[in-house]
Amino acid sequence: MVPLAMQEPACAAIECQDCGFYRIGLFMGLDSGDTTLLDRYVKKKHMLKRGQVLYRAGEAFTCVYAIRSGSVKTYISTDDGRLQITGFHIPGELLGLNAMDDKRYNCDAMALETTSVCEISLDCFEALARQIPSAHYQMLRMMSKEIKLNQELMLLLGKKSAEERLATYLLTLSRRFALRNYSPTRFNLSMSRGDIGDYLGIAEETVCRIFTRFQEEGVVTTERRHIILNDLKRLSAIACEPCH
Amino acid sequence: MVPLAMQEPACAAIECQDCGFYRIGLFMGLDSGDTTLLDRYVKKKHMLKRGQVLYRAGEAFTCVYAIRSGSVKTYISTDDGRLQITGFHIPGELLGLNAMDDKRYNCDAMALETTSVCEISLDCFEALARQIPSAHYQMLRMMSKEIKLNQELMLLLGKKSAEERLATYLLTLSRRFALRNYSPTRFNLSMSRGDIGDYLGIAEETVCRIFTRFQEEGVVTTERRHIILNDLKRLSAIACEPCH
DNA sequence: CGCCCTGTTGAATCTGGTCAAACTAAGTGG
DNA sequence: CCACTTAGTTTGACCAGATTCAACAGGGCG
Repeated sequence: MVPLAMQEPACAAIECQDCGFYRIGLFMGLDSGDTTLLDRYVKKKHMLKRGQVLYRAGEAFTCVYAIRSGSVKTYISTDDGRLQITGFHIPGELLGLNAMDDKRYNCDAMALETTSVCEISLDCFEALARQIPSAHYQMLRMMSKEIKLNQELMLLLGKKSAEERLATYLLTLSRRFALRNYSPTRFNLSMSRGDIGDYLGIAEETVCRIFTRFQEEGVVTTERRHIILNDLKRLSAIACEPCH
Repeated sequence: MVPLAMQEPACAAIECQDCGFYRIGLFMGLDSGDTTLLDRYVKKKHMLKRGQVLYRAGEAFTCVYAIRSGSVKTYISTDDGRLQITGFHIPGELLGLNAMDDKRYNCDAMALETTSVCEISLDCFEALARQIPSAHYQMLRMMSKEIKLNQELMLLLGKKSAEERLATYLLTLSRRFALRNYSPTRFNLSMSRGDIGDYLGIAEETVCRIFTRFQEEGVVTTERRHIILNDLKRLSAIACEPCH
């Protein structure tokens, strides 16, 4: 078994054509020669159209999904139709892992746009995990990271003004794009204003109003879903981020 | 390595006098004969007074803590002093695990009352985990469970009215007590009104106002921190819980 | 070309926050 | 044991930010 405190494994240059697995932390421990493993274990490939559902809360936990392209939102909802989006997920991310506790998905997952995912059955996933010594440890890290993100979202939902929420959101996106070598200041959103509102805990209309306010102040430029961040410093000042 | 889908291990009747480890899922795979393991690995015992800090966000991840008695709140905060409580933790729970990703605690942990914890150094914890085949898997389950709880809190923070928030909170407490064979309808809170507000994303005053409203309607009876839930059905109707 | 979905803006309303003050319980020290 | 301090709780008055409802604009797609 691998010690818990092991160093971050170097990112082996492995690529599964189907899934972009090479980007997924979990599989970074794999040696290039093991690429065939992926092909052996990754069975199905799915294509989802905008609005199609990958899984629903309460369904039995049978598969893990790796996003290959596109994007997915996960959300939970009340009986009377209110919903809270818990995350937007992009290529390279793994979905479904947090059904591990009670063997049922605890949220819905829906494609935001045309999205391609690899479905990995639980059996295959376990077999794959057994082949990779650090797999469990990597999974722990992934979940630990998700918990950290969730806590920051809780701070946002519990204590921030609408303006701070949107600024925080734009900055988070910016950094996420930067990590993937996309422009941190110019990007297209795959989610609607309504989705942003359902993620930030504010009304769609409020999202719009604050976008226009930011635009009037010159902080951002928006053209429907195309966003340009003109002043990251300013945005960061507005966002009021958690201190560490 | 243990298959991911293994059954919930039977709760072995093991008790570590120091830590109440027998209650912690992680160690339920241990055979009774292995009790000495615990004594070997669990080094320090800490006593905290109300308000004392166990660890702070940003500090290096060196220890995991098992709560033996008392209770602890974890929270993250902004530079300007606003804070969001992310959880209240009670005996048998393990604290610090979600520092696994970046090797730093991502929140503060503070005792709500006189609290006794077992400190387990990371080295010891790893060694202990190596002795227990299902340890990593149990940790995954624990974190998966935490993610699920966090998501429910997000729904509450993002979409619920103050009344729904408090009702949800009281019900959650009630169930938590019931699981431990305490009365689900009569209990004492270890947290202040302010803490409840900082957890539910509402002001202390609002918490008070809604407590009195509930009391006027006969749903609960409160006497400072002593709470009696008179009508769980009603409370549940108010709470508007997530559907599964 | 026209429909529908998304986004935007305005006006009225309201929930919950803020500020201030009174009150209670529990210590604390002389 | 009592005066005094402190922390926690409760209530009231007022206000502001955000929601709701409604109308409308503009793109994209059939």
